[in-house]
Amino acid sequence: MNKAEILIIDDEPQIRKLLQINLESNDYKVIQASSGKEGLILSASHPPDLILLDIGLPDKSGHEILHELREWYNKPIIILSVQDNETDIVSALDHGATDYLTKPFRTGELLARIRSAIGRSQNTENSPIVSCGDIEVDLVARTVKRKNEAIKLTSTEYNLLALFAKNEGKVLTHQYLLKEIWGYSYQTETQYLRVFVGTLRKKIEENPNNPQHIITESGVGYRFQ
Amino acid sequence: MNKAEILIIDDEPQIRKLLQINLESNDYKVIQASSGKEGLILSASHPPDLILLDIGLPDKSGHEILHELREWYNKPIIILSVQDNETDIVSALDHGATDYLTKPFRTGELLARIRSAIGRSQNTENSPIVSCGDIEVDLVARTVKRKNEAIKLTSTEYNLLALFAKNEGKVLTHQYLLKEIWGYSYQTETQYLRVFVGTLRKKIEENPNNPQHIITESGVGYRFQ
DNA sequence: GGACATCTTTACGAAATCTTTATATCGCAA
DNA sequence: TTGCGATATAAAGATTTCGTAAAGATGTCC
Repeated sequence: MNKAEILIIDDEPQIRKLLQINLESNDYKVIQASSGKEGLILSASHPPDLILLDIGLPDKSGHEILHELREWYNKPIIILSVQDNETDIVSALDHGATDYLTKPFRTGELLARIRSAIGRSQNTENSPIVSCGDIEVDLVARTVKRKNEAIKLTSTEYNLLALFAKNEGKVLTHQYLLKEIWGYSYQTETQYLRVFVGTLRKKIEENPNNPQHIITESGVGYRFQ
Repeated sequence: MNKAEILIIDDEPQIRKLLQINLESNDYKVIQASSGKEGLILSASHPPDLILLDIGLPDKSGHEILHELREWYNKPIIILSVQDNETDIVSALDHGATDYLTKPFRTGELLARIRSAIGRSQNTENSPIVSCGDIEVDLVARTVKRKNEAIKLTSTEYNLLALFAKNEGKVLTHQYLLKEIWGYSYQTETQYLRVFVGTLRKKIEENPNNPQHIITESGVGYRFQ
């Protein structure tokens, strides 16, 4: 797992230092900008996972920076401010700030709010796909593709294939397969397996009479490759 | 346009009243619970779009309620508390609270944080319009078009379709769909789904007998494509 | 209070899936 | 080659799950 990168945009060196120490000791990678302009450039050249933005910058107002960032940046932006001013807070939040903390802030709270924001922003979009040759199993979407074409499987067929895919290359015994898919009390029903392996082969193998993916290990079980 | 629903869980009637007035005048629908237990029941029987949870409840601690809610509820939960205690804040945020405000809070700020939280949870990613073939779902306006013609859907039909549209290509289980649309305590009412999928198909499919968008995955759920 | 839209529930035929049985095939050793 | 155990295939039941219509219940708006 890569470290999450956090960009600090703040003109006060002491604050930056303080944040840097705290963040780095919590396993974040820290990038710093001392002005709004620099912050915009840095974030554009290498978008961080989260931005800590001081609202009171000398060159441009933090609100402007926030506005410009939000034209393209959609990960969390947490505002830090000496202003405990409701108008400011409301404006910042309504312009896309993820959170707003007033200085002096408690570092524990800041860290928790950072964790919360990053956790939320991690889009679960791209799902883990187990692929094996021309077969792709999407374990989240619960779909199967062969040569990029969707294949329709019944629930049990899918469960079986997913189990194979998760154990690519390993020999899975009859007992084990039956126990996992049908349950503990079905461990002797090897005929079920023969039937379902048969239908699976028809659906995913180029030539079902000469299977390349689901290999029979006679007397033991099956192996997926 | 449907009002967003907010559930208030707080034992102090004055606070509930204050929140109710403020929220309703900002066009939210308000539901109230005076205890944690009641809050859990209400949210399970009809999931609100956001929960305001007082951490200092008499029956169960707010932390417990938060924990129980988060086992299934994944929309925003904003904590309200008289405690300005860092340990409390960190714990709440780390256990899934979306935000944490200390009483007395400023109503303008609370409203802004509510807007922010609901906006974010709507998962409108980049474009507020999800399109899929000839179907277009506008998640902001809550409208649906087919071949550029507006389609009239009831609230529940829309909620279901929007949920499908946000998860294009993924198989959504009966359980999940029921939990999201009707609430945690409806997870076994699969007949609801059959009825509503039926009416949806009549409205959005070219040929409802041969659906191209809402595909049934027998024994598991449905998939939108 | 009544008309209307919407949601919930029930009933039943249709479709999909699973289970079982029967028969065919394969690999291997005597 | 023949016989045996293990495997594969096909197809007929059996069962579960789905889809649809329609009646009843509920809520909402004037």
